[in-house]
Amino acid sequence: MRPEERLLLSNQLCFPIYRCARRIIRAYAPLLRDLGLTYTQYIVMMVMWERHEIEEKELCSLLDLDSGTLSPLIRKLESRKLLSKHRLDSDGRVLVLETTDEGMALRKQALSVPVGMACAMKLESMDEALDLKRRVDKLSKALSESMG
Amino acid sequence: MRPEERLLLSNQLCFPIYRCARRIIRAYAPLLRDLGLTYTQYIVMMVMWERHEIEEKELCSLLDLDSGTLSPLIRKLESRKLLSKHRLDSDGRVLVLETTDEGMALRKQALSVPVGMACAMKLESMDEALDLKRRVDKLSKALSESMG
DNA sequence: TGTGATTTAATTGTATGCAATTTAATTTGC
DNA sequence: GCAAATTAAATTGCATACAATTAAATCACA
Repeated sequence: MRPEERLLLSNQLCFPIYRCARRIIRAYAPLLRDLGLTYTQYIVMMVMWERHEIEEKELCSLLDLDSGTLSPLIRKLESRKLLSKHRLDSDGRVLVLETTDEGMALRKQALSVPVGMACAMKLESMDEALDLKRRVDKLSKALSESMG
Repeated sequence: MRPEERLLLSNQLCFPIYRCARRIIRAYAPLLRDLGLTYTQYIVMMVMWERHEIEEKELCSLLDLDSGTLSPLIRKLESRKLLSKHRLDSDGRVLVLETTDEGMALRKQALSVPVGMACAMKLESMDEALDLKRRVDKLSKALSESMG
């Protein structure tokens, strides 16, 4: 391919992924509206439902988001009483997040969200989803490694 | 899969795509720094390099971004004199964007960007890229259709 | 043991995204 | 012809993302 052709929007791989990610977030919005969550808040709660207790540092690492993004978001979830915060006695730097009962209760309401998304995505089979996930993860890993 | 399992981060398809998109934008950042462009500004310029002249409405549609995002961004590119704006004589609502000479000159500098990204993505073959693109586009289209 | 380096969060500043609203121009129906 | 509906951008308000900086706590080690 000529260098100029590589600058055509139609020859991009990154743009479709970027567009798909935005469409995913848009598709989640109506499903999450009932829960009063945004997509980013939802994936944080997803971790909180699974782990009940987690250090902010590990949450940042799991979601690949930094404290600049998560600090204010955690404050909002705390003010909604979906989680609580405390510092480790043994190390005052470490912030521990804990899922509240109210936070766990929200999980029941969230059970319908994956169903709604599966419908919106119109995937033909579990294999199709797993294969796409594998390919995306491979690219994601390569990008992550090349960034140091 | 049990409903609860569908709420595990590790069982998500959407999260990896969302994470990949963010890593893509992060990987572009150092390559675009020399050009003084962000990723979103870069894809706008990509269209401007190809089309020279385009209505804002069509640009919104091509990039799947709305005027709330593009209006301020276009203002910035205009203030950098990479493009110019004028309204249609025949219809004062329509904003037409035109690539300036300075905007076209930036294209030369941008020729190395796709090379840098190809390197960061470590793709094994053109086929691998095309296949991923096709699968992502299929999901993207399904989401778009289910949104109306 | 004291101090410089390191680690963890929070904060700051800039740039998106996008829903909802507003503004201005045009088109439609009658 | 003209009021109502429609269309295209711009604006507003809110929620991320993220680089860079700051602040606080701990660690390393001479």
